[in-house]
Amino acid sequence: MSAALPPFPKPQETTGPPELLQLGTGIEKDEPCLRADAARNRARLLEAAARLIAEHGAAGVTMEAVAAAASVGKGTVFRRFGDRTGLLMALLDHSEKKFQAALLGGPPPLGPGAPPVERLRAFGCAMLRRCVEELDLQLAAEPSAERRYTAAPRRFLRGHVALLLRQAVPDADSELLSHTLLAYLDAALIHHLTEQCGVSPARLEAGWLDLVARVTRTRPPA
Amino acid sequence: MSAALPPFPKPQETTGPPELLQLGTGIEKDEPCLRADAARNRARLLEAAARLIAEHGAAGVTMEAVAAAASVGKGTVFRRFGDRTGLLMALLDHSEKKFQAALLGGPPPLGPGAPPVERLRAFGCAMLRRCVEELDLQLAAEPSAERRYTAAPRRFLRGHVALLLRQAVPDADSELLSHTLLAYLDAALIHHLTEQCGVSPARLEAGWLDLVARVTRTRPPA
DNA sequence: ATCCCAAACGGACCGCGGTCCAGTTTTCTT
DNA sequence: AAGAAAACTGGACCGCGGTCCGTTTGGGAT
Repeated sequence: MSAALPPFPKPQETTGPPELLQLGTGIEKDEPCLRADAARNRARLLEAAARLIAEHGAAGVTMEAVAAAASVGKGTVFRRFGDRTGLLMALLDHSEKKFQAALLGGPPPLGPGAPPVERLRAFGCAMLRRCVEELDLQLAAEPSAERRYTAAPRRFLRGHVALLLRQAVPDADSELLSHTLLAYLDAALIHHLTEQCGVSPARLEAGWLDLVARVTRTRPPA
Repeated sequence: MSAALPPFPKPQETTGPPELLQLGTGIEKDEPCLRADAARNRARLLEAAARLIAEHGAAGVTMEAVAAAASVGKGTVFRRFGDRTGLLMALLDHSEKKFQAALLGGPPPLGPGAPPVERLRAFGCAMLRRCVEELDLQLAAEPSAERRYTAAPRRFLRGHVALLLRQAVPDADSELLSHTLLAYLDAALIHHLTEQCGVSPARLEAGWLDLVARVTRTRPPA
C-alpha cells in the first residue's frame, strides 16, 4: 500500500550513499552523478537545514521552511531526500561516516586490533558520547517504527556489533544479542535517562561496561 | 513550547486510569466520574475504533473516521483521548490491565511465588506472546520518541522488571538493566525480526531465556 | 420545577508532511 | 549546432493530526 509506486521517478537513495561500507568491502557507490543544478540545490538545502536547526532547534525544521531558506521549491526537497527523516539523516551522514571509518580502520580499541570484548566496550562508550553530542538531531531523525531497524546506519552498527559478538561469544545467538546491546545505546533511551531521570553519563558508561561483561560472561574491567 | 497550555481544559488522563496499579498499592483511580453523555461517547468511540481497525487495519484509523463512525465531533475524540496514540493505547488498555493483574496477583511463575529469575523468564515469554497477538495495534500505538519511556504501561513493566532484577542480581544497576531487558521485548523489534527477518517465535523465546541467563549470570534452564 | 455553570460538544480552522504534474533546464546524440 | 530524451523544478494540491471557540447539555443546588 505505502510502497506501491515510488512517488517520484526514484525514491532516491535517501541520504547519499545508502549501502555504503558493506562490512569490509570498501565499495562506495559515491554520488550517482547528480546533475549540476541538482547537486547545487542539494548542498544549499543541507546548509539551510543546518542553519535552521542551529537557530530554531530540530523541531523548527519544516520542509517548507528549509525549501524557502534554500530558495528552492518544496517538491525539490522531497525529491532529493525522500522525506523529513531522510533530510535529517543526511545531516547526520558526515559524522556517521567518520564513525564507521573509525570502526573499520581506526586505531584500537575502537578499530581492529584489540580483542573483541574490548572493542565492544569502546564501541559503546564512543556511541554514548556521539549520541549525547547530537542528541536532538538524532532524536528528530528517528524513523517510524516500521523502518527503524532497516535504516542503513542502524544496519551497519548492528552488523558490527554482531561481528564482535560472534568473536567474543561464539555460542550465542549474536544476531538477537546485537539488537539488545544496540538498544542500550538508543538515542531516545539516552535522552530519557539523561534528561528526564537525571542519570549521569558516567553511570551510563558504567552500565554499558557491566552489560557487556554480563552478556559476554566476562569479568568487568578494573 | 509544546507543553505550554493544555489544548483542552484537561489534557485528560489519556487512557482511563493513568497511574493505576502503582506497584502493589491496590489504588485505582477509576473513571473520574465522566458525565453520562461523555461516558456514552467514550464507549462509542472505542467501539468504532475497534471496528475500523478490524476492517481497515490500524493504519486506516483516522481520527476523523473514528469520529464519524461514532457519530461524534472530531473535537470530542481529542478531548477524550488526547491524541491518536492515546486512543490506540486505550484500545490496548483492557489487555494491559489483565496482564498487570497476572503479574501482580496471578499464579506463578508469572505472578509472585516463584524465584525471581524464573519469573523473569516467564515474563518475557508472556510478553512475546502478547506482543505477537496485537502486533499491529501495539506498533501503531507507539508514542513519539520523547514520550515513549514515560507512558504509563511502559513504566509499570519497567518497574516490574527492575523489581525482579533487584532480587535476582542485587549488585547490578537494575534500573538501567531493566531498560535493556525490556528493549528486547519492544514491539517494533519483534515486528522487524519476525516479519522482515523471518525469525521464528521459538528462536525469540530462546533468545530471551539466554539473555536472562547472561544478565543474571545464571545458567540457562534445561 | 427552575436555575446555573462546569463540562462536554462539534465542526471550522491551521500547519505540516507528502504528492503530482506541467513546464524548464541539462546533457547526450548525431 | 540542433534536436530530443532525461532529469530536475516549483508550487498548487491533498489528507490528517491537532486546536479553538461559540453553543449545548447534564445534573447538582435551591
